[in-house]
Amino acid sequence: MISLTLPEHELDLEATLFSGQLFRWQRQDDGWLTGYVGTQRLCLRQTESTLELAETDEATVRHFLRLDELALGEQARRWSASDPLFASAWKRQPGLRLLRQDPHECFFSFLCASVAPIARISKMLQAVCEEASGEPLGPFPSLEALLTLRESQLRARGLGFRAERVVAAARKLAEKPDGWLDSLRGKPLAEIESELTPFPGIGRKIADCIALFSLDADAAVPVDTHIWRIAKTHYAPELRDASLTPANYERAASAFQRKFGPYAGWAQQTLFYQQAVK
DNA sequence: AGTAGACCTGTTAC
DNA sequence: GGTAACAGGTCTA
Repeated sequence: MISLTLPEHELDLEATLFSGQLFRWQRQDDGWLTGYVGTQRLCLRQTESTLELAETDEATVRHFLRLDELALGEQARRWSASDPLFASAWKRQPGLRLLRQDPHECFFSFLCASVAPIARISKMLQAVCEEASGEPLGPFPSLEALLTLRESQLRARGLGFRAERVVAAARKLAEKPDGWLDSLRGKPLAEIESELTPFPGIGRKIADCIALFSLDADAAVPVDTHIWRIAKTHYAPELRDASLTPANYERAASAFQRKFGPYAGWAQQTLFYQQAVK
């Protein structure tokens, strides 16, 4: 087993893993948290500023948690100094990081996430895994396995209108060259959005979730119902009486990006957490 | 360019 | 105990 010591407020593992970025991590009874990145199983536990790893190597964990890419504590101090709303959200929940997820799982996770509470999203994804691979809690099924799924089968498992989208999106993804989704990592956000929104069921909000949570697009701000409300009341008051049209989506996201800069997506997650999860 | 409704379903609030 | 509103939206007319 490996232990890492982290600076204070650099990471709150529990809050990070259950903040609505990903939906299939499990709490074990002995305090360990387990999940998958691609086919690799991770086993993590945090006590104060110590992070313990089991069944996995340090490099994988650092890559997944993005520990060497952003000194979040320092960044949060600067954001707090310039924005009272962020300051209060961070004070209540410091250490909320963004993760580098497997784009394949992230793609299908947020495809299922339309107007569903986090608990239901978890259930739907567990059902997808069980139907595709027989293992509800195992690694996320490969595209090949997902291609065997039928809409009727997924509807029977509670996916609702998302069932058709999952089946159709998997088929469309299969037409792309191998590794296509991974190849979007690091591309400009606008390019990622224009590559993903042609998929059935993926509009701008879900494209931004996939970009932010798995493709390193740190400035992406997925404007959902909560972030829209925060934007209207705090960062773009001129939108107070507006509705969330595509043009206003852009204005809201831009307001966050002006306020928080190239890591606006990270700030967004802490604000989202206060509104939607906590 | 912006608005209105439909779309699945489990949970929570009266 | 039934009913309505809501949930990390997208698509079509």
